[in-house]
Amino acid sequence: MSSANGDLTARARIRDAAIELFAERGIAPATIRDIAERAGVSSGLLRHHFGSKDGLREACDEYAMSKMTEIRERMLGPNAMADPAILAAVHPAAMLLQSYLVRSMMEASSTSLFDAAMESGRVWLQHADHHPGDPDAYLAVLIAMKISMFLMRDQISQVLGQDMTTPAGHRRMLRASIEIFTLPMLTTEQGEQALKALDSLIGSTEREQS
Amino acid sequence: MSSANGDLTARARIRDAAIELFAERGIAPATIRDIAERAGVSSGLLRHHFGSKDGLREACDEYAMSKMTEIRERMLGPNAMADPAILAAVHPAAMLLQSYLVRSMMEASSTSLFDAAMESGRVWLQHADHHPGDPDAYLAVLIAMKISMFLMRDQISQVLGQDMTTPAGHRRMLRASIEIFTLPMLTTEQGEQALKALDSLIGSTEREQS
DNA sequence: TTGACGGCTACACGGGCGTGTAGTTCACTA
DNA sequence: TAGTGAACTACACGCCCGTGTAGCCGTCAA
Repeated sequence: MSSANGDLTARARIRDAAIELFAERGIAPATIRDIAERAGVSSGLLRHHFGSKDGLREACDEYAMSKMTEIRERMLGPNAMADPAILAAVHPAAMLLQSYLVRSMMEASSTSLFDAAMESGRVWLQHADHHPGDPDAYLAVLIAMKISMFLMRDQISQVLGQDMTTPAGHRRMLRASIEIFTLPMLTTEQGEQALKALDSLIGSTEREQS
Repeated sequence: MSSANGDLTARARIRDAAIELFAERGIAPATIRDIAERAGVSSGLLRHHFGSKDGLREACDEYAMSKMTEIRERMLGPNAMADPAILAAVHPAAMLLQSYLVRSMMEASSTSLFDAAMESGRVWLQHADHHPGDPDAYLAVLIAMKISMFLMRDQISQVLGQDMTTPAGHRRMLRASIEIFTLPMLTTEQGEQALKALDSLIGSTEREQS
């Protein structure tokens, strides 16, 4: 995956450089000229191979997803249901790929990536001893929360003074998230209390409505 | 806050329009021409009042934060420590302001907004009966998770078929998040197991390292 | 040897962006 | 009443973006 690898075909180098830059800056801010430069080719060749910037993005989507499942199957065997965050904490390439996929998910017009995450969440819910009152909302928020760790890695890195892109940094983040998901932040009473406070606030707002 | 309000000064209308558009599209994709158009003024006037796009953003930051504390104090009294998400679920203006602040936090070069959230998180931790092993990482991830609900509202809205911008939609999301933070997703054993799996995977990766 | 074709480059085009500048209107004041 | 400055507009500049086009160079089959 390193862009310094000159053995790869130009097409592969472009694709790898694109995934790197898309992951670093986001889709829109990453320009095809910068991608071409990092790949060591002209920007025209990028067009020649992928047609357009969006075509390149689709190729990256496809490649990143297939590569992620390949890594998962190689590390955990087929049929394994593993959190992408765990792989990313362990495997450097998975980290990059997952960062890219999250960026793509954020800026894409379609929600196909999010839909896929929802679907695999539903089968997970079936095997779990959870029965949330609003399963879809529960899953959607949960997915958003997991994604957020990748989305805000720059801010988190700066605040914690450690690069969350590195396996070590990401592992630190992952440990914290496991802690969050293990020790409940609110007791059941506090949860009900929060919901009641919410409902009572609604009434007061409807009365004033600045 | 409505941009249809012609009673406000042009400066206020520009600022409100900017917050709306910044919140809708993000800072970079929102152009000063579109902001000026929504405010019903020329783009030059925007420059006249705020100097530059970045100056406008800073003015919006300042305004949004002061307005948020004003709303919080009006609804809950001073010295109240409330989750912004709760206010957003109840108060339409707070929803917009919080959406803007999250966008700004994501795209800003400085982490001052994130730092502020960390600081208020630390005082919360002191009064809580939590003692996470890595408090800073715990808080950073927690803040990222809360923010994610605003960050991914477009995707969540599309997946759930309901606009999360509306108080009703956001309330649905908030209920789900309360559920997540109340019922632990992992038992303590599962948590330890996950950490052990993590550590064992590290060894296997260091051995192969593709 | 020739011709065709894919890989590849150089460069120009059109558009949208933030920014800069000159000028107009208008309320207030000395 | 003349002057002064703030509010506001119109318009042009320069930059960078994705895209389009023309052409070069090597390989390989006929």
